[in-house]
Amino acid sequence: MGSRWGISRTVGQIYALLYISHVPLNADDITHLLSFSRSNVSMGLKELQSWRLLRSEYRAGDRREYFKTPEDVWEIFRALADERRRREVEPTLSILRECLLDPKNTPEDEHFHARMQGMYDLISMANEWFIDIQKLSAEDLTSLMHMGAHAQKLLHAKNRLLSFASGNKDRAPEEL
Amino acid sequence: MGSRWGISRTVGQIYALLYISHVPLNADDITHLLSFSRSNVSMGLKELQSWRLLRSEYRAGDRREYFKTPEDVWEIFRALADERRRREVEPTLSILRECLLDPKNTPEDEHFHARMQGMYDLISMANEWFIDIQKLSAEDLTSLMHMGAHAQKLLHAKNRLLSFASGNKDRAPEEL
DNA sequence: CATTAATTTCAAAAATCCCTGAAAGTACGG
DNA sequence: CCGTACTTTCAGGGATTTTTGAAATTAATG
Repeated sequence: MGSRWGISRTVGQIYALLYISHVPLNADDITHLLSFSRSNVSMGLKELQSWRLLRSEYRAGDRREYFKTPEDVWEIFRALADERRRREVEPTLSILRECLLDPKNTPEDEHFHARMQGMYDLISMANEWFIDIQKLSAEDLTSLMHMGAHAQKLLHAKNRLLSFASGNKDRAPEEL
Repeated sequence: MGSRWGISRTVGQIYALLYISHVPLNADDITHLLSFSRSNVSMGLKELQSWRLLRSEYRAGDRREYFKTPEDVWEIFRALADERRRREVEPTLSILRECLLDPKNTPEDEHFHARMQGMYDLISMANEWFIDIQKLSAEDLTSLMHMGAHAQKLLHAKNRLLSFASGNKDRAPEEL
């Protein structure tokens, strides 16, 4: 699965092992269980840590570090998504912002600008939405997602109401 | 950007070109503009079509096919995400479902089962949420996303109300 | 501070992915 | 049907990514 989550196959396997293991593991355990080279495991663990996906602990009389994943899947997903947001989405937005500053002289420039603006608006909106959503607990998230499509009905009802009553269509939906 | 959207660098460049071009292009145009081999462009276009990311048109007296992207970024994102959902998420869910059917005899099995269940629940919820969300227009989406965090407040208010009034905490939030 | 256990680095090997050009395929007009 | 104009396929080679083992580094212990 991990291959599409921005993480290589091996790193994904290491994480999967830690995720299903009922007990924290050290690097040697992983080396033996997955038959990777010791250094490969070391690299993998380091990368997972850079994504803030691991918890670790030490034991009395044992120098080795023992790793485990957070219990809650939503916490795992949140950490991964937030890291990607910061590493990939934010830089993309910066570049798009730069593009938007370019002078637009020709009709081609206008078109280019419009396209960049459209992309910027969508990504930026999704980005901010995720920052908001991230603060939610797993339970709140569940409620909110189940609400998802139904909230839309409210929206429609309200829009019909507003456009009927007056030209005032610009009030924020959260006033509902 | 595209490299993390499940699409190779070259294919991403082709799409970017079509996206910013103010006029539809044929395969030869792309070959010349990007200096790729003709066959590479052909493969790329084919892949983009398999992701349903292209619109194309023919012109009178010209056998060549002219390509463009949809105008609306949300439509593009929706197509991409839906295709990934079908190609990657649904199969993942099937595999997880199979894992959940395995007999659980030992405490380790129990733990494994719990982990798979946690993962299944999250992915399945997100999957269904997206199916719902996909039906929205760009405008509705915008409203909904801006609502995002605020909706949570409603949720909290309601939960407090319900737990105060009675033990009936199981009513769906959409009844709000 | 020397010893030893554990970890990390890094350059080279192995594996994988991607692009190319030649050849085959397709479809249209005459 | 043939020629023409375009498109697609695919094996080979090149580029990139991933893995490895040897050597360097770090850290705890007597």
